[in-house]
Amino acid sequence: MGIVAAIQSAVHIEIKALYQTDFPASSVLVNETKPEFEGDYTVVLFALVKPLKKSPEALGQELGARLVQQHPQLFTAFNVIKGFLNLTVAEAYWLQFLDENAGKANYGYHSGNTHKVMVEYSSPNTNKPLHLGHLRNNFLGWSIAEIAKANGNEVVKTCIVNDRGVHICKSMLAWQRFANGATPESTGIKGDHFVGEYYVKFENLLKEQSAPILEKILTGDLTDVESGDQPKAQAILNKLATLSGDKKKEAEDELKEIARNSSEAMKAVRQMLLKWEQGDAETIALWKQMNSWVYAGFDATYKRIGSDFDKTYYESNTYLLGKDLVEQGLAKGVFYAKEDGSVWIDLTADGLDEKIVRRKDGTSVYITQDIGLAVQRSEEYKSDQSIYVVGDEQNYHFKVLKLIAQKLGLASADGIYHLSYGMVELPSGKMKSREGTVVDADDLVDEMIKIAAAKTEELGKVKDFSPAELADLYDILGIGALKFFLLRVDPKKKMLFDPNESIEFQGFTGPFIQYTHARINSILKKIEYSESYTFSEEVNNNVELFPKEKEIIVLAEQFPSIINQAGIEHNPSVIASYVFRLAQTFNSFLAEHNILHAESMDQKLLRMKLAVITARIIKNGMKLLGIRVPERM
RNA sequence: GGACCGGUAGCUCAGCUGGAUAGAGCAGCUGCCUUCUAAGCAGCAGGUCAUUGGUUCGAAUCCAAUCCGGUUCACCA
Repeated sequence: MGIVAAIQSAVHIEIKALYQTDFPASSVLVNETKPEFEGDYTVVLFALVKPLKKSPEALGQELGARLVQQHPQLFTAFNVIKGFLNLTVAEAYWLQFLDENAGKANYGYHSGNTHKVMVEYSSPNTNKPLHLGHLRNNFLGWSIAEIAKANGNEVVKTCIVNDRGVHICKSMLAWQRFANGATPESTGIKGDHFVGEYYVKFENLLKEQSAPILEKILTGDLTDVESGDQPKAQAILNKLATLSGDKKKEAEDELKEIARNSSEAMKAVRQMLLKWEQGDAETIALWKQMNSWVYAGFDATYKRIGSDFDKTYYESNTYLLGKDLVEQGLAKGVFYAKEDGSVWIDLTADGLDEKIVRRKDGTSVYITQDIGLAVQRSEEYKSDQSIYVVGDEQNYHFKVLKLIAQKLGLASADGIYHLSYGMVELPSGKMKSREGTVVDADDLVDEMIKIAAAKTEELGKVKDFSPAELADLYDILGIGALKFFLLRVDPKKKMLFDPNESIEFQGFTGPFIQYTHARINSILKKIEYSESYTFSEEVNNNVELFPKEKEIIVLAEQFPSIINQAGIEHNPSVIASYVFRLAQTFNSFLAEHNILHAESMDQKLLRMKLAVITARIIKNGMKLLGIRVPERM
C-alpha cells in the first residue's frame, strides 16, 4: 500500500473512531503538501466539515492529534492551516520504504491483473513511407502497451496494414507507366520511399489531367465528367454563384474531386482495383511485388524506432469480413435495408446519424470490416479490452463502431477503447502530403541522431568511447529525444512539432533525463556498487533526512501509483512528467550534497540507496516510453 | 447546420474527480565548474487561466451563453 492510501485508510479509521461516521477511505482527499508549509501530505478537510458539523480548525486539531497518537509509525507531527491538515510522515517510514525498495529490479511495476489487453497501433498504408504522424502513433502505441504490461496485464500488440485499395493501385499504375522496370535494388532507394515516389508521380499526373477537366466544368461543360457524377456536378455548379467563403471553397473542392475522378488516370486506377478484386494474376503479382518493397522499408524503420507487433493483420485478408454480421444485424432488427438493397443503421436516437453498413452492390464498407476484424481478433485472443491507437479525426468512426458493436450484442463491444490522439502540426501549419509538407520519419530519425552526435562531440566527454559505443549512444540520445518530445504531451491534444525545439537537449527532454541516469551511474561505479548488492540489514533509522533527500524518497514512493495512473488514463505523458521531475530533483540534490564524500558512513549508504532507486526509476520509467538510457554519456 | 475536441507566461506544455499565493521547460536577465559528468544547479523577471454570467465557504477546474481555432457528419479508408 502506498503512503497516500495509508493516509486515507488511517483517516477513515480515526474519523470513525472519533465521530462514528463512515467516510470511504477513497473519498478522503490527500494532496502533497505545498513546499511553503510544514509537512509531507495534506488532508483537505472541507468536504468533511459539514457532515461532521465541526469547524475546519477543530476538526483538523482533533483528527491530527488522533492520527499522530494512533499511528506513530506513520505520522510524527501535524499542523492545521485553514482547512488543511498537514501531516509529517515519520522518517522511519521513509527510510524503511527506501530500504525495502531500493534493491528491487522491477520497482514500480505491478503484477497480478488478469486483463488481457489488445493494443492496435501503427496501421500504415503501403503506398508511401512513414511520416511524423506515424511516429507519434507508433510511440504512443508501444508505450501504452508497455504501461499496460507494467500494470500487470497481458498484452497483445497488433497492427492492421492497409495494403489494398485505390491508393495502392495509384502507386502501381505509376510504376507501370514510368518506372521502366526500376526497383529499389536497381536504384538503391529504400523500398517504402521508392514506392512513395510513384505515388507522388501519380498525383502529379492526376493534377495534370484533371486541371483542364476542371476548367471545362467551371465553364458549365460537363461532357468530360463521368456520367454518374454529372447530376452532382450540375447541382454544385448551380449553387456555386450563390456561395462565398468556406462554403464556396468546399464546393470548389468537390468539383475538383469530380474532375480528378473523371481523369483517364483515375479510370485506369479503378480498372486496376477491379482486376485486383477479380484476382487478375498480373495485377496481383505487381501488387505483391510493390508491397514487398514497402514491407522491407517499413521493417527497417520499425527496427530503428523500436516498434514491433505480436500479430500483423492485412486488410487484403480482412476487407471481406463483417458480411455475416450484416445478416445478423438484419435478423435482429438492428439494421434495416433500403429499397436499393443497401443496409443501414439508424443512430439518430444516440445523437448520431444514419450510417451505411453495406453498399447496394453488396460489398461491406470500412466500418463493417472493422467490426468484422474486431470480432475475429477477440475470438482469437479472448482479450477483454481493445485499445485502438488512431488519430482523433476518427473519433466519430469509433463512436459509431462501438455503438454498432454494442447493439449487435458482441462480447467484445464494451472493451473497445479508442485512444484518440491529436494531429502533429508544424510551425508552418498542418502537414499535407499533397503539398509535400510531410516530415518523413526516416529523415527525421537520421537528423536527430546526427544532432545527437554533433552535440555530444561538442561537449567532448566521450573521447574513450569505441566507434560502436558511440554509434549506440547517438542512437539512444537521438531517438530518445524524439520519443520523449512526442510522448511528453497529452495524447489527446494536438501538438506542435517545432524542429528547433525537438532537437533541444536541455530542460524537459529525454537527454536531460538520460544525462541524469549517466551521472548517477558514474557515481555508483565509483562506489563500486553492483546489481547484486543487497541493502537488507542496513536500515539505519538514526539518519536525519535533509529536505532534498526526503524529496527524492517522497517522489520515488509515488512511482507505482504513477504507473497505475498512466494506465488508467492511457497516457504516457504522466510518466514523462514524473520522471522529469524526479531527475530534476535528483540533480538539485546532487548540487547540494555529496555521495562519495558524505558526512558519515550512514549518510553515504542512505544516499547510495537514493541514487540506486532514482536510477532504477529513470530506467524503468523511460522503458515505458520506449526510451533507452545510457550507462554513460 | 448537428456532434465532438481545444483556448493557461513571449513560445511549447503541466495543472482540470472543485481546495492554500496557478507550475515546468524554452527564450531573456544574474550568479555557480581546482570538489561524485555545467546535457547541470541556484536565482530574477514574466499571468485578466479566451469572454460574460451562474453554482459555493472556495472555480483555471463544474454549468450556461458567447467569441476564436480544429475535427467530423461519404454507397472513401
